[in-house]
Amino acid sequence: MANDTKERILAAALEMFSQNGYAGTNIRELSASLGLVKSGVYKHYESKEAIWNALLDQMIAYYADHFGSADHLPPVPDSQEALTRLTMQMVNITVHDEKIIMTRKVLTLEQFRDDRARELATRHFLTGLTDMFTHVFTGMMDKGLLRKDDPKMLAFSYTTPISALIHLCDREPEKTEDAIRKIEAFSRHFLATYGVK
Amino acid sequence: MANDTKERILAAALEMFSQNGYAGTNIRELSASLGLVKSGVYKHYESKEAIWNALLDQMIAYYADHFGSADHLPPVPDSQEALTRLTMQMVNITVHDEKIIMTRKVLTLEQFRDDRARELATRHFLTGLTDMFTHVFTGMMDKGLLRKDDPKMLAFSYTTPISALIHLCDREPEKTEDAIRKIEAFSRHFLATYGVK
DNA sequence: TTGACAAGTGACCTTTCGTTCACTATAATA
DNA sequence: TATTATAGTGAACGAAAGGTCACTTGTCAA
Repeated sequence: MANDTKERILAAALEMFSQNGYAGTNIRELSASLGLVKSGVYKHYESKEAIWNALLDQMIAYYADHFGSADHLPPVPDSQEALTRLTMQMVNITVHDEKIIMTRKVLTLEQFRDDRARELATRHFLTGLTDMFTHVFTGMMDKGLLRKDDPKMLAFSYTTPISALIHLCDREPEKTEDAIRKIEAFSRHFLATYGVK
Repeated sequence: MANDTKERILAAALEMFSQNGYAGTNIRELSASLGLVKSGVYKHYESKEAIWNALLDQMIAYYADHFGSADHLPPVPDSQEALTRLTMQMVNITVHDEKIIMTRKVLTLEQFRDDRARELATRHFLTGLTDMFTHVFTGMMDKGLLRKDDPKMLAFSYTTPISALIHLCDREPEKTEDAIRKIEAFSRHFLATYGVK
């Protein structure tokens, strides 16, 4: 029953850091949100910074587990419609899962202060998605679904606009539905341009 | 000679807020960076929050002055090469001008906390650029330089990848030159796709 | 049953924060 | 010249921050 608290602290930290940033978060509030008193937290982590580092460790490990290796690459869609389906499925998870949202916000807020956050932010927001869709597009070109072109460039052109709208959802959650529709429209437009008829 | 300090405080605030965020900035350091003592700042602003609000006022006014009206729309390029030139010129300013960089960073750091920062961030990072290039692309389609297509969708597809690389420059300045090259490559690829030969 | 240990408490410490205020120096105004 | 407003100083204040510590409680192994 004990070690559970250690993880609950990290969950609370993710929530508070994502809302108020590292500097804007204090241990009193964090503890209170768990029904403990300040000093209780220090039984599990030796400092605020230790909590931060443990949270980052967890985020980095989570990313490695879920997106790190080639095992986790999505299946290559076997139709143009399937690319849009795959995209919308990923987008729907990413803009509705509270934990993923909070992770993005934390990386956004701390990317200039912490080197590991900086690095993870770049992977999370840019290179990870590009790499994943480079694989997807390479496969689709092989299947003759996509015009022959530089798959890396296409992946970059495909993922960054989607990423921009995901950031919009984080910033203005009330625009989420609208953003999702725009992503779908963009996906179809992309296929109208690069898809093989 | 007096009122000058008021503006110097804002400049210092922009610098510190962009590095450490609002919560991570303290008045002592801010004053010291101007060669004053803490209480001197309070002769010009009644609180830390007042400094923040004045800075946002300035940022909003600056944005309105420089990008707000139709007067400031760029000229429609009269060749495909001219679009790339226009793009690179804008990009070079935006990733090398310290004040613009700091403005973006502040908006990035405070977008979840302050409603006006939230709003300006969306305009700055997304809608402003899209609107501007919607105009550019509409004009280029009229001139027969660009394939007839939805100019808003093209503007969105063109500006958001560039924006993603600008954010990368803010996060990892040592990658700036590389990012600039990628933007140019992207611009040419975009024209290879949508340009009329 | 006892001992040991992990988890949590509450009082306390030090530092730093934002802010105030009585005061000084300076430069413009009447 | 006398006055007054402005810019800046330095000491002080209360609140809030991160962190420590002696102590209690509950659980499990010996």
